[in-house]
Amino acid sequence: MELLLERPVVDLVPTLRAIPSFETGLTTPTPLLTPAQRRRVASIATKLEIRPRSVIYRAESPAQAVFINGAGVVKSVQELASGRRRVVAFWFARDLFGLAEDGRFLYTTIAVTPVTLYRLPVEDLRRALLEDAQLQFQFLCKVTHELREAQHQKLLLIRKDAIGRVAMFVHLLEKQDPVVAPAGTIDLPMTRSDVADFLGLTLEAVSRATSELARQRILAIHGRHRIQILDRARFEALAGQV
Amino acid sequence: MELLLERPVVDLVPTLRAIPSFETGLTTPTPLLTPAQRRRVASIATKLEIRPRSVIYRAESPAQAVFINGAGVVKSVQELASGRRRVVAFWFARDLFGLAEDGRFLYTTIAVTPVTLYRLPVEDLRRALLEDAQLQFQFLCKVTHELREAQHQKLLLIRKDAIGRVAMFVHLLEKQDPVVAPAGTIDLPMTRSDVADFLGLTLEAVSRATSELARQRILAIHGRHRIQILDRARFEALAGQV
DNA sequence: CGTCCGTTTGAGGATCATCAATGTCCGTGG
DNA sequence: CCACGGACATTGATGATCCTCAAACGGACG
Repeated sequence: MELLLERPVVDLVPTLRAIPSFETGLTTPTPLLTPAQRRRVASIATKLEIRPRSVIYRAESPAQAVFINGAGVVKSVQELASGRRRVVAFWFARDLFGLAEDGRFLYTTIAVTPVTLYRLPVEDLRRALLEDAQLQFQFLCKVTHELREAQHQKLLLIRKDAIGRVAMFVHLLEKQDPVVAPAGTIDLPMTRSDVADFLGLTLEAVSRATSELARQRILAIHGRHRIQILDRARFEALAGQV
Repeated sequence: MELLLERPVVDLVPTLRAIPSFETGLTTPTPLLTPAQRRRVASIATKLEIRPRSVIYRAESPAQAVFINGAGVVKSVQELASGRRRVVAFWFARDLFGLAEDGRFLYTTIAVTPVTLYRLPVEDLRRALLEDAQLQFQFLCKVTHELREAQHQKLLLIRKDAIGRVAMFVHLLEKQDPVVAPAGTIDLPMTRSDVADFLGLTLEAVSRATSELARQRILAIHGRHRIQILDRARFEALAGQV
């Protein structure tokens, strides 16, 4: 735990930049944070380095902070009575997470890869947002963006066919991380089990779907955590809602 | 279209009241709107009365306003190339809707029942939110609440069994409208087709599932738009994530 | 009272879950 | 550096569930 200094604050900027408009089309583009706002966020943020598979917080525990993902991948999971597990969401760089209700976190949240986090105590954040409406507007835009993503993912989950779901998941990953290597190479940091729990499929179904996509020369599978899009047209056709 | 006067403004208050905390547990309860804030919202709102099956806005059209649902049920749908249709969300009383991207609405949105709407031009709303951080905080809470709902519904859609999905949908309806008649009687304003398009099932599957629930004496079906929960325990067991 | 739309019910086929066995990657320790 | 162990992943066979196609039923409205 180290206090955010002036340098790392820059890392926070992308979090709140280039965010699509609020609930709707604002004619003026959302402005960047001012230096003063950056300092404000930095002053309440604590930087954390988390190791893979570490628990960031548990469901039902008191929710005293929200988090901004600086780097790496995080998952929020729900444990079911039947012993099954569901991945509610993956959180990528620049995502804001820490959803709670009645003062308690909703879903146990775990690092998938090595992760850099910024921890924002809610009381401090609340004060900052109420004192700086422009800053609050950035957060409003961010939450709205996550709402849009969640709605989109609902559409993804309506599909019942395994191949379509997997294709849309890959598509989702590709959007998340434009920092990919040449020509549609996509990093897939999570396990097949995680993918299955996110898509509502079994591990076997995910495996069969990816194999089928490879067999059809739509994707190439390089090891476990790296895939490549070979046939962009057919891939888009699958990922685009049928 | 009539301008909101002082009286109807009271209708808006519940919209922004009793909203669970921001992203997490704030120790202080979210305060109500002040009279001045109510006037502020009222001054930019236009009240609309919409007839069933009327289109409120179309996907891709310029998004110049967001809407608060004052009464009735609204659905946002996505038309697919295959001719199929998916219901992205139902919007109930006090919901905020009008999700857009790059200045254009994402989903065609249609009244299911007779609906009372408050139309808030985004530029006016933006100005109001930036000038009144407390008011903006109410909206932030509301959007966060809708994010929470969307996440929860993602979990609903991960289930593949028809009976479970239908049970969870009924559960969702029950939560939405606590203004129900005696003993678990629930109003079901939308058609079976709408339910199917929301749940990612076929109309037949929804019909079979409801029939099965009735056969097992878990629900009673009174006509097309009214159902009753007979066996609360078994109903909750089904609706609770398996 | 009749039509139309929404709904229910039925039979056959496709897809995914389940159970089971085998294969592969990766980190650990010798 | 190599060998080993365990977790992760692939592949196969069987059964359950839902989708598709099809027909009959019922309520709402003119």
